[in-house]
Amino acid sequence: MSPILRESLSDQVARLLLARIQAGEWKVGQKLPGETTLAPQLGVGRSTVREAIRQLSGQGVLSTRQGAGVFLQAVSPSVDWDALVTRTNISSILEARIAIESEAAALAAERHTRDELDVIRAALALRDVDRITIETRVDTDTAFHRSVVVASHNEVLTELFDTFAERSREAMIQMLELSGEPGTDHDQLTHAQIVEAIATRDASAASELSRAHLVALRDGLASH
Amino acid sequence: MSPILRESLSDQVARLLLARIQAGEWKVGQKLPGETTLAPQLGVGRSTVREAIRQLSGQGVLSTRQGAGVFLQAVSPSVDWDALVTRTNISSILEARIAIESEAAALAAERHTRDELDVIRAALALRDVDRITIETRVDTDTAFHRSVVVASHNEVLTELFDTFAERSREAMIQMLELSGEPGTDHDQLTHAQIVEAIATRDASAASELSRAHLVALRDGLASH
DNA sequence: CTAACACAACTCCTCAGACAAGCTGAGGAG
DNA sequence: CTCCTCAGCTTGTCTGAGGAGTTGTGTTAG
Repeated sequence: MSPILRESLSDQVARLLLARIQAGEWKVGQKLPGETTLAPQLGVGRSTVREAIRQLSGQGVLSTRQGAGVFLQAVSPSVDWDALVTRTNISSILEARIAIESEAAALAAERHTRDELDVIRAALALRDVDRITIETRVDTDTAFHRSVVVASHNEVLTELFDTFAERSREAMIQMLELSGEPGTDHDQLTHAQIVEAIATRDASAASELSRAHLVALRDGLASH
Repeated sequence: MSPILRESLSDQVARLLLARIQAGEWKVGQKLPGETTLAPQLGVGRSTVREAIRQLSGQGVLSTRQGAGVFLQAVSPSVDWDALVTRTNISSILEARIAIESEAAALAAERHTRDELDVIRAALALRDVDRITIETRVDTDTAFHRSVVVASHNEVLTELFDTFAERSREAMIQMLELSGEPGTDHDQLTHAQIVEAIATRDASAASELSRAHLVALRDGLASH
């Protein structure tokens, strides 16, 4: 009967519960009514409620303890970056990368260890060897940037980098394929300068070079 | 028998599946073996597998289509920022805020509209009126910072700000309670300077002022 | 009176079986 | 060749049953 109205019952229950949670019906840490209460109340089966609870527990909103009950763990689910990334333009994502990486480069200049510098230099050297396909070039490029972020000794920035690097990979590849072989040597030079700034513990230079590098990338991308 | 070894079967199945996914057993978009295949294969009931799949679907890793099957949607689950925030120190989070807000301030200086500037000024003015409790002060302070980020016209940065502002709120309150009324007037002055820089579209000044403001906060926090 | 124990009631966890609803591809009708 | 039908597969939902853990209550020993 319903033409295109396909949202599973458990999805609907999950949405309904999340709405009631965000409306403030329960406080964080508080116990929610159990599956045996919710199921007849909502007019669905127990397993349906259970699956909705599992879904929200996967999002970090609910947690269950056998014998005790269902408890509210957070009011808002962790942001769905995939959905956000697909609905915003690539420039916004690159601007987030600019923010993260320029700050991380400054911190890396101040905090890097000898070993981490070696890793960065190794990642830089890889690029000369491997320039077979565009994909591998993007990946080695990402590996270099990541090694810098790791040297910042900040786990939050590293996670942020991973979040956006993974999600901007395809867009980067597409761009390189369209714009046909841009200034690879120039990029390589900039990378070398960044390494130099980090090695000499020049935080502001490392930050500025990273920013300029990514800003150029963003502007090159926006023109296509 | 098992002393403190309580991980539900469906959690174990979810972990196992995620491990196999991250090991590259299936590619993104590909169809996974169905619940009727996995259940006997893993030696568990079908509903157990279903709940594990629901959990991963809540994390954005899997997606199910009735009649079709289970499909891989992403290799890595969305980061659990709550868990990350609780296991890292507050300095790391503030450094992430430094990265986000200093960049956002620069973009806000370039892109803000007249209306957004009014909103920022309103948020600034609020602080003079409301200095009742520490909590409300932190909240009005956050509201001011947020109005700046919103003016950057970058949804990704705004989401990032919300993610970390919400999760550093308690730490900020604790700090202010301990350090007993720090330079509120100085903060207010800095805020006013940030607004001035944005109003005159001085991106680098807005960025630098924001950075200095948050760096001072981080260092004040680290000393406690 | 206090503290330790026993237990009942409640909760979530897991399984099995049944049927509904949706998708897919093979095969036949035109 | 195109379109239709349909069998066989998949996930979705419900129900009943029993297992296991938690919590609070009441009892009992000291």
